[in-house]
Amino acid sequence: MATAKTQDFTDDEIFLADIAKALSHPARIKIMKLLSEMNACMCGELVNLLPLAQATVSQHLKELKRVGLIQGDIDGPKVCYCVNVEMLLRVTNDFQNYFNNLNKGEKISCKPKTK
Amino acid sequence: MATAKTQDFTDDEIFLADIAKALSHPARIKIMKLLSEMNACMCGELVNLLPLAQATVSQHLKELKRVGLIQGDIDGPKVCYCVNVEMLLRVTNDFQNYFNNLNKGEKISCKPKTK
DNA sequence: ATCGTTCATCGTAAATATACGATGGGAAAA
DNA sequence: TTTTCCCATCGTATATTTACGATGAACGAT
Repeated sequence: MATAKTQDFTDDEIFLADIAKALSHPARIKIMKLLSEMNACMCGELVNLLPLAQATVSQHLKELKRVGLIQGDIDGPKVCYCVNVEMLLRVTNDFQNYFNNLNKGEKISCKPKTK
Repeated sequence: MATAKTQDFTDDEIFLADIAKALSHPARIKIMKLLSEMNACMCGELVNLLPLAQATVSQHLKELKRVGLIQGDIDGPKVCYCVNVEMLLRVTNDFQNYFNNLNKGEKISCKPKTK
């Protein structure tokens, strides 16, 4: 018995989960959108565009920076944020692959009682 | 002063964040993969394929079920899980749109000091 | 040098998430 | 009916997340 159960998670699974975690809050979903719409960088205007205090926005930015989705650049007294294009492309690609693979099977769904 | 800061998050932002949250753990990333590979349903084999206790796997399944990414179907003593095809297509599409829009701008990145 | 602006960080409180053992219910099998 | 198997849920401990006010560092402007 006890099938060893050694299997750890792959780097890929951990990576996807980590990115998903970084995007798992509406504020961070929106921040990515805003930074991208602003085309280039931005700073504390984010605070005005979000229903959150400055300290909280800063924390969310930190989380996005942690996974590399955005970059911050000190520009005088302000800090200029922008999306990290390379990382964004990688992530876009990885999630597309992930979802596409999920969609591949025949998907003989169980009776949709959903329980 | 105080620009009102009324802006709440849109349903769309909340939806994307909620799905991302459901996928924000390696176990759940993997469970989706496993359920999809098994083509149709599955049950406690998941427990054998994951480095987690049965109660924990059950909790992860519950989270995936919460957002509608999977369905459970009682089949005798077992419970049969499978991905929810419709929801998966919707999510695939929504994330693709989200990422593609993020990728649209010119992305005049800030100096990559990253700070 | 002092002031105002812009942020990051600290400290902290409350809420959520993660993990597991133990318990219990429901259905097939004995 | 009793046992067995499969799974959900409860209870619980620990860790992480979220949010905010307060503080302080960095810089430009005065």
